[in-house]
Amino acid sequence: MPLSELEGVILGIVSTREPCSAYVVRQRFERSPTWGWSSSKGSIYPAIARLKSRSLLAGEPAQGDRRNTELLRITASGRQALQEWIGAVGMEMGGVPVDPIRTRVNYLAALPLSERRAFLDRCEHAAFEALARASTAVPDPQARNRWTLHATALGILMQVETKLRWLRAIRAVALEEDRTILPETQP
Amino acid sequence: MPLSELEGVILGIVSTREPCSAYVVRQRFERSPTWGWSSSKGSIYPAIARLKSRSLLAGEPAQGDRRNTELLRITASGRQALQEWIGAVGMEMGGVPVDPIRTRVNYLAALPLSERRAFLDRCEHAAFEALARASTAVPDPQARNRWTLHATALGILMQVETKLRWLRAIRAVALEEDRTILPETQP
DNA sequence: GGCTCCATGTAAGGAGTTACATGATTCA
DNA sequence: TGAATCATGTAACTCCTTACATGGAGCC
Repeated sequence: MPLSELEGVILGIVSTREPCSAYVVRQRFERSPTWGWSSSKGSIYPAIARLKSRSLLAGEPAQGDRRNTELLRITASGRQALQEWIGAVGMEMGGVPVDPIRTRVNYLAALPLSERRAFLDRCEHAAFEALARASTAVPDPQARNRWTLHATALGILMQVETKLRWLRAIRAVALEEDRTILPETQP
Repeated sequence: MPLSELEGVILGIVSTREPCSAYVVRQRFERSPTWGWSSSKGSIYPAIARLKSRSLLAGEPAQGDRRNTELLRITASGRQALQEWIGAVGMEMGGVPVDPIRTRVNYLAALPLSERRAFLDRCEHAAFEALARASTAVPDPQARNRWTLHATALGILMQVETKLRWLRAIRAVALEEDRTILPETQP
C-alpha cells in the first residue's frame, strides 16, 4: 500500500538529514512554517515504527549515548518508496488546500458587522505575522539539498503574500452594511 | 469543547441552506473546489449526529417523502456556536496550509533529473486544470449570502494562480544538472 | 424494468490526539 | 542542584476511512 503524507514526509526528512534520530524528525515537524502538521509524539513514533517494520527505515543505536538514541537511515527500498510517493501526484492536488481562514470567510455573513471587522483585523494581523516569519525564515541549515528548501520557502512566501492581498481585497465587500441580511430566496 | 473544522463547516453549510438534508450537506463537501475535504458518509453522518446530540442542529422529517429524509435547521445555540467557531481564528492560521505538491518539492532532490521534469510537468498540468475549474466555478446557486461565496472563490482563484506562477518559477532551478548530487557536509 | 440519483446509516479497522511516564545530558 | 533540552515511548479515547447494507423517486 502507498505511503501516507506523514510517512512520505518522514522518509523525505530522513533522506536529507540521515543519520538522524526520531527526535530530530519530530523537531522538523514542530518547526514547520506551514499550518497543518500537528506532530505529536503519538503520531511520529508509531509512524517511524511502521516504516521500520516495512524496512523502509533502518535504525541503529548511537555510540556513546545512554538515552536510547537511535540513528535512522533510509534503506534502498525506502528511497524507492520515497521516489514513488513523490511521483504519485494526483490531479486533485493541483487545487488549493483547505485554509481555515478561507473556510470561515464562507460563513462570515453569520457574524454581525462589528465582529466581522474584528475577524478581518485578526486574520490580517495573523497573515502579516506569517509573512514576517516567512520572509526571515532560514531553511534547515543541516539539511543537504538546500535548493529544494529554498524553492519551498519561496512557495510559502508567495502564498502568504497572496493571502494578505486577498484579505485586503475582500474587506470592502465584507463590511458593506446592506449585505448583512439578504431577503429569503423564493422557494 | 470547541467545534472541529468539520463540525464548524457543517453548521455553516446548514446556516446558508436550511432547511436542507444531510445528503445536501455531503454534496457540498463532494463538490468542494479545494483539496482536503474527503467527506465520506462515515464522517459526515456521525458529525451531524454529534451536532444534533449537542442541540446545535435540529432535524424534522420531510413532509411527503418516504425516504427517511430529515430536514436540518440550525438552532439558536447552533448559530452562536458557529459565530464562536468563526471568531476563534488562531495566530497559526495566518500561515499557509500544507500543500501536497509543495511538500513533495521539499524532497525533489531524491528524484533523477528526468523524473523531476515529469513531476513538474504533471504538477503544472494539474494546477492549470485547477485554475480552469476555479475560473469557471459558479458558487452554490441555492445558498443565501452569495458574496461570501464569491469572496472565497476569489481567494481560491488567487491562490491557484500563485501556485502556477511558483511552479514555473522553480522549474529552472529544479532542472539544473549540477544540483542533483551535493557533496556530503563535513561531520 | 433498469438506471441514476436521492437518502441514511453501520461495522471493522486504522490513524491521530492528549496525557502520562521515564530517564540522560548540558549548562548556569 | 535545578532547569531546559534531548530522547523514547505507551494507553485511552476519538475520529476518519472503507466497505457494506438498504430502500424510495424519477426518468427512459
